[in-house]
Amino acid sequence: MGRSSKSITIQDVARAAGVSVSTVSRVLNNKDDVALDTSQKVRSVIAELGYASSLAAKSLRSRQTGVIGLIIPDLEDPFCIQVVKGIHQAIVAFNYDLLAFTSGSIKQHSRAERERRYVTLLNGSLTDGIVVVTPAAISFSTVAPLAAIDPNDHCPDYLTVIATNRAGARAAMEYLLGLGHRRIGFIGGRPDLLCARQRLQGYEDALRQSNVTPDPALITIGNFTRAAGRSCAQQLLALPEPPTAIFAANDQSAFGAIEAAREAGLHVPDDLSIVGFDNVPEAVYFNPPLTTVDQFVVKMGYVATEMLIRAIQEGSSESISYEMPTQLVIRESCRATVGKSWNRNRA
Amino acid sequence: MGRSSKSITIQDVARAAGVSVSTVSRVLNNKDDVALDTSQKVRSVIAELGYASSLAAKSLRSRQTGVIGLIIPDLEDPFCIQVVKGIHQAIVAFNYDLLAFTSGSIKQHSRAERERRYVTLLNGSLTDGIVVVTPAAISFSTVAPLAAIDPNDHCPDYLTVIATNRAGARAAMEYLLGLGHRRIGFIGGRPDLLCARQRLQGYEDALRQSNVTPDPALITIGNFTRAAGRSCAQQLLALPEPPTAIFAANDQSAFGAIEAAREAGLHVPDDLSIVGFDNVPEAVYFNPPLTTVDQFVVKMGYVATEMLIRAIQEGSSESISYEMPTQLVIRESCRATVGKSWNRNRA
DNA sequence: CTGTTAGCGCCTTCAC
DNA sequence: GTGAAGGCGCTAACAG
Repeated sequence: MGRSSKSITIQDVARAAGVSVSTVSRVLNNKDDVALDTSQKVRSVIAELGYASSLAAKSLRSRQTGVIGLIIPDLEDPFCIQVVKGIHQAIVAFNYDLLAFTSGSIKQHSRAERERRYVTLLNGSLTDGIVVVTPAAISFSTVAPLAAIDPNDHCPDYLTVIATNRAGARAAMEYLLGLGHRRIGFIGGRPDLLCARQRLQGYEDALRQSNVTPDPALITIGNFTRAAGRSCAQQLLALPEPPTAIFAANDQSAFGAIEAAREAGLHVPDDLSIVGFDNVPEAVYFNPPLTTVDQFVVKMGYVATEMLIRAIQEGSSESISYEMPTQLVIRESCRATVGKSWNRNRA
Repeated sequence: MGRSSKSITIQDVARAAGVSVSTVSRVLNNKDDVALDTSQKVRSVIAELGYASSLAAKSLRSRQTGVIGLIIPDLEDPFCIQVVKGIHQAIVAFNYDLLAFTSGSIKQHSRAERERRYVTLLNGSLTDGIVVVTPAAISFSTVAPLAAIDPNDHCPDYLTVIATNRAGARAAMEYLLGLGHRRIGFIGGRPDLLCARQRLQGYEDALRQSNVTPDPALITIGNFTRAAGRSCAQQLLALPEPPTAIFAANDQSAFGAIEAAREAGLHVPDDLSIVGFDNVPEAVYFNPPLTTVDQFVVKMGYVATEMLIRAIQEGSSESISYEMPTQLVIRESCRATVGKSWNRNRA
């Protein structure tokens, strides 16, 4: 075994089986016009030689590769990991293969360029369709269907899946307001991301609805990282009149905020309530377990992939946009505000 | 913009620029024998049309694609995520692209088959070299260089990177023994994995070295998952004479063991000491922070990729095996055994 | 410097 | 049922 010096091709199989390449091609693609014994002979030779057709050559000629392309910013980010999980489930369920490219960290900027490059790389070959996670670009040149998960802007030309971020944020805020909080800090995500803007809108919606005038000092801008969440929270807690609760636009930021609170000698939830967004698995194990808004990320991945595969199989090219409902998950990072404020400035 | 009906090819560019396809190909590959103005003309047309060459076609013809293939069991597994992080760093550092296939969950069995299939799929085309993470198969038919990370068996034909599992396990055990523990339980990984077997060897080495006769009842077999770790720990704790410490063959198992201890009313580390293996990021945040053996997984990914790229560029095909040193990281999940045993059966 | 020619490995007509 | 020929998009000779 080991490394053979030359890769074996369909020609080798044909020669070994004593048939022509087209016959081998036929059994490879399960055509029904092949004699049973010929087919078996070829199959056994294939098995013996350990032959598998080259994706490159196959995709060059035929538009059916059975592989879905995935372009994803970052494989370490918890959000991405969850999405991939869902995508993978769908891939297995529909018997496709998954081929993934990383477009560079979510935070990184020159990403749109890489994305475009990869889409074109796969363009009309290699893959039957492409899933792009949190695309920075909004338009791609592609022949194959394309599904965008959590796009950074509305992109009407493709299949899209995005959570009801605004409604979800509103729900989180209503919970906090219902607990009696009035000074509620906000730790935002990057404003160039659609989901981040929508969550800020939800934050403002809820305040307005409860007749609380938004205080600009309470609105900070993070970047969805733990570190940024920490420094935003520090900034909020250093305010002359600090918030009694913080709504962070994602769980990572919320974790950072909890860290910051602890460092400031504050106890969560007794001294400060915190709500996140995403419901990443760590939220359960965190200390304290984090109250957060679930956006069913795994399902987002699944649904997007399923939509894509249907589009491929039906040859349709309509652009559906699926809105994934969100749900508030109450755990232990929030408390009602009955006379807690005097407690704030110990340290 | 949006989705164009037909993907544009090098022919389109040639026609639009008024040159031949080979000229376009030359500027595409930065050949230096092209007139400056011709080159600029072509480049501007390329930019205008948003053209990018098809990986499939290119790789079919030339053996230089600038992309590294990655075959990885599972993108959710913390170990894999870490490895990918290192691989990604190397990819960026050496200016390659990364194309990843998932071969199916680490636990899953029919994986070797998928692995082989993917290797052959990429075989001699698409990628300049392949990294396989925890390969189940030990031999592949490939023309291009191949690097195996944490192989499930010795594979002398390829580049390999594996941690010094045995020494690492011994170090963990020596620490526990030094703390006074004598009844130390072991939660193993799947015995078909080389690293799991090596860690068990390290466990036994250390006991022998300290003249403690290994008790078979203390050795359980998990599968590197949290759930298995939990049930193995339950089994150990239910023993007539339960262990005072547990060495788990990976961090996930250790987390499961801590859960089980807590459920049994035991406090870690006061009632039970636990050591893991891997040093995944969660180990720091866990309650209690986990003492574990770092195997520098990120670096394993980096080193493997670097070795692979060097092999590609130098055209060499020697099979180096790199042993990644391990290091014990002491945190808060262990305690010395001074008169703690009467404490064991409260609940 | 640039165009022409010949394939890379495979699938798809079209004959037989 | 099966084989022979043509071409997918591209690069690597070879001419000019």
